[in-house]
Amino acid sequence: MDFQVSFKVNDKIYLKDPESSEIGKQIVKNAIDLIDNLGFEQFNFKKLAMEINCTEATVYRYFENKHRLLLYILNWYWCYMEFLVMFKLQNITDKKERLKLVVDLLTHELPESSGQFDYNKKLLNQIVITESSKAFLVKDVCEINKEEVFKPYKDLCSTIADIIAAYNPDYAYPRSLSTTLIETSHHQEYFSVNLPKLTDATETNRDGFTSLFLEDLLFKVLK
Amino acid sequence: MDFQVSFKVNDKIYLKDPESSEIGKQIVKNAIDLIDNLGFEQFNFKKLAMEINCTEATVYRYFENKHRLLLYILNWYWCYMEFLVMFKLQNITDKKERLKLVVDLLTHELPESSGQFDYNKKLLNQIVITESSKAFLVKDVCEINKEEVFKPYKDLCSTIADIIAAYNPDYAYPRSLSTTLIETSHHQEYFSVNLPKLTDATETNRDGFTSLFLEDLLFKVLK
DNA sequence: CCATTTGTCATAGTAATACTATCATTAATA
DNA sequence: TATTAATGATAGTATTACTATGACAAATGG
Repeated sequence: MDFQVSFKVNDKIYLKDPESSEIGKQIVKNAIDLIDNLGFEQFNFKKLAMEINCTEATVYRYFENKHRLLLYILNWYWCYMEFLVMFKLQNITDKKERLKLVVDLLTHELPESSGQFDYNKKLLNQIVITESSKAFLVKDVCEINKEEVFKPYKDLCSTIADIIAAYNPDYAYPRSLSTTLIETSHHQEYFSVNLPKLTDATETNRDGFTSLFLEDLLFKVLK
Repeated sequence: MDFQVSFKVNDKIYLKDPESSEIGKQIVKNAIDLIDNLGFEQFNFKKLAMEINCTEATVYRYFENKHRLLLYILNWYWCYMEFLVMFKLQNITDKKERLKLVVDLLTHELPESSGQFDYNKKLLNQIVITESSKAFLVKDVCEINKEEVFKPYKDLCSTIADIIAAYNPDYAYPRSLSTTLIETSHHQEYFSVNLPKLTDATETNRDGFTSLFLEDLLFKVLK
């Protein structure tokens, strides 16, 4: 793919659109590096500001707090993932093949696009695996949900649920299976690297393990 | 069950055994209430100390930090869950029935025991659903893993994996399926309450939904 | 029964975090 | 050229996450 893709992320997530300025882009770009590097708990706006040689106050002008910044990054990812699903499946008619491609997309790193100001996809993937559940496992989930900050996730879930339902219209739980696919792809990937005893991954089969496990599970569940 | 169960949690998790004193027990008991009430991010030792009318310093003598306290609570839960699995399955020989009981235990509230100093099982369950992944999705997971703080989780995973393998010895991913069952039981329960569009739960079938979804999935995967 | 230890309280203090506020300067725009 | 917007520089506050110390009370051990 040699064209630039961009998404308009829900404008309630930010105070000032980071896409609207160079420093805004730097904030998001470097946040991805830094969150991956430090983990979300150790990450803060002071460290981020130092990294891009601006002041803490400037970062706060774009995002209310670090949780909102994480939401922004995840929204971007969820939008991008849905785009990729749509894009890769557009000319595939075989329903089994379509599902296989979904699993592939969920379990492999995002394709690195050529755009110069694009985010580091490898790190973005790591963040999604390790930090994404921290976006919704919060006390105020219901309030922030009203601001539609999870819409891209729900849309992705819907899209995959539709592909599931197309393959087997009789299956009763396409949405739950969809989120299970997404969440399990994160967990199994994380476990296979960090807590391998919680998986069947071994040193030799770790690469591609999650993909094999999920594909097997998916097609057995859908008969 | 009318007897008291207690577990010796890995002693690297605490500085001073909370089971060894009245105030120690109060710390854990009230921590469960408070974490459920405030969420783990808003919970801290100052608020906990106020709740039980002791000083912050006293709490710090039992636990290095709030993450360790969460680990202690989760270790207790994982041990208890494994005990329950062992206990409930002891005289059941039918392998399908054994798996059904496992799903039941994972998707229903813990039985409230009669012991007076026991923890609030309803809240404990909520904490496991909402906060458990925060115990391992941390930057230093590899270091703390060396201290065996996840052993009870791994043991539970193993136990369930064995039950899976007994039902279908040919299935290639018993451990991954085991953790998927555990983690998915948390996610689906959380989603069905807080982000229902991510599931197939409806207002009428929410109760027992996770159980139905998981049982269906499990037996299809294991043929 | 006295000496010692242990546990807790009370208090204090530090460094970092998570912001908020203000004013000056610079850059963009009308 | 005047106005507005964006950022920098600086300061300050409340909270968090601890650490340290000395006093006191209860338990324990010889």
